[in-house]
Amino acid sequence: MDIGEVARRSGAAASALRFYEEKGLIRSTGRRGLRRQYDPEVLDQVALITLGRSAGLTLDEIGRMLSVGGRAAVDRQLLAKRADALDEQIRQLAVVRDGLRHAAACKERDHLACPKFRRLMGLAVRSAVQRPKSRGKPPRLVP
Amino acid sequence: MDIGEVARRSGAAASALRFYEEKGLIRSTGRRGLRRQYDPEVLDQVALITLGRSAGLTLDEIGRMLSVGGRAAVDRQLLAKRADALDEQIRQLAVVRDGLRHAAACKERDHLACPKFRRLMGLAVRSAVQRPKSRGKPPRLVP
DNA sequence: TTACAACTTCAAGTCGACTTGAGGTCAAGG
DNA sequence: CCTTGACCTCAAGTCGACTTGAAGTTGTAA
Repeated sequence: MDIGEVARRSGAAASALRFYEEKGLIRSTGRRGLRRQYDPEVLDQVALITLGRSAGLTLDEIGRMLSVGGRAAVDRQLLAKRADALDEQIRQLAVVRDGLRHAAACKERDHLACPKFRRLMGLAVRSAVQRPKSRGKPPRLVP
Repeated sequence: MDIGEVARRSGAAASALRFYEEKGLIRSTGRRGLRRQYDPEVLDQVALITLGRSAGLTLDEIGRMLSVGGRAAVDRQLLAKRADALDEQIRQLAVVRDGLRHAAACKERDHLACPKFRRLMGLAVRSAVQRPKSRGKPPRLVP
C-alpha cells in the first residue's frame, strides 16, 4: 500500500506516518520508485499508536511497548510494571475527574469555599506535584 | 508573601507564578521594593489552576473561570465535558493496561496475531477466511 | 557596611508531535 | 509523450506552558 492509502484507512496523516516511521514505530516494506510501501499489518500498529496517544501516552512510551515483541521474561516483568504504572495514572486521573464532577454539580457559590471541593482539589494537587510534568501537546481527545 | 513562599506552599515554580500573573490568572497585591507580594488566597487560586491543568484544561480556559470577580466563576458545562473526556481517557488507558497485562502473560510471539489481544485492543478481526464461521451472536464490530 | 540570597526583567530556549512549504521525482492514465 | 497528482526530502514553523540564563536590584543578617 502507498502511504496515502494507509493514511486514509488509519485516519492518521501521511506526514504523521512518515514521522512514526522515522521514530521507528512502524516500518515500510520497501519502496516503489520513491514511494514507501506498507503491509496491511501496519494498520494495526497505527491503530495501537492512536489508541496509546489518545490515552495520553508519549510516542516514546508507545514505541517501547511496541518493541517488546516476544522477548525474554525480563520483558514480561517490564510489561507488568508498565501496566501497574498505568493503574496509578488511572487512579490519579480519576481523582481529578471526581473533583471536576463535583465542581460541576456543587451549589456553593464560591467553589473555593466548599470543603468537599477543597479536599478533592488538595488531592489532585498533591498527586499532580509528584507526577512527572508532561510537556508538549496534550493527548489528542477523542470527541 | 514573597513569590518564593507561594512557590513553596503551592508547589508551583516561581517562574510559573510570574507567568500566571502575566496572563492575568493571579494577582499580586503590590510590591515590596521590586518584589511581588501575594495574599494567602492566591494559594487557593493556584491550587485551582493546578487542578485544572492536570485535568487537561488550558490556562485560557482556567483563566476564564477565575476572572470574574474574586470568586471562581466556574463553567459547569465545561467542567462536566472535561470530566467526560477524562472518563474516556481513563477508558483508553485501561484498554492499554489490559493489553499490556495480557501481553505479559501470553505466549504468543506476535501479540498482534493473538486473537485475545486483538479483541482487547478493539482491533478489527483479521482474515475471517481462516476462522470457522461462528453461529449465534455475531461479534460486535468496533467501527 | 558588606555579603548574599532572593528577588527582578527580558529574551530566548525547550519539549512533543506534528504540520507546512519549497522544490523535486515519478508512475500511470489519456 | 505529456500531464497530473501523489509521492519524496529537508528545513523551518507551530502550539502551550513553562524554563533558563544573563544581567541587574534589594532586603536582611552578620
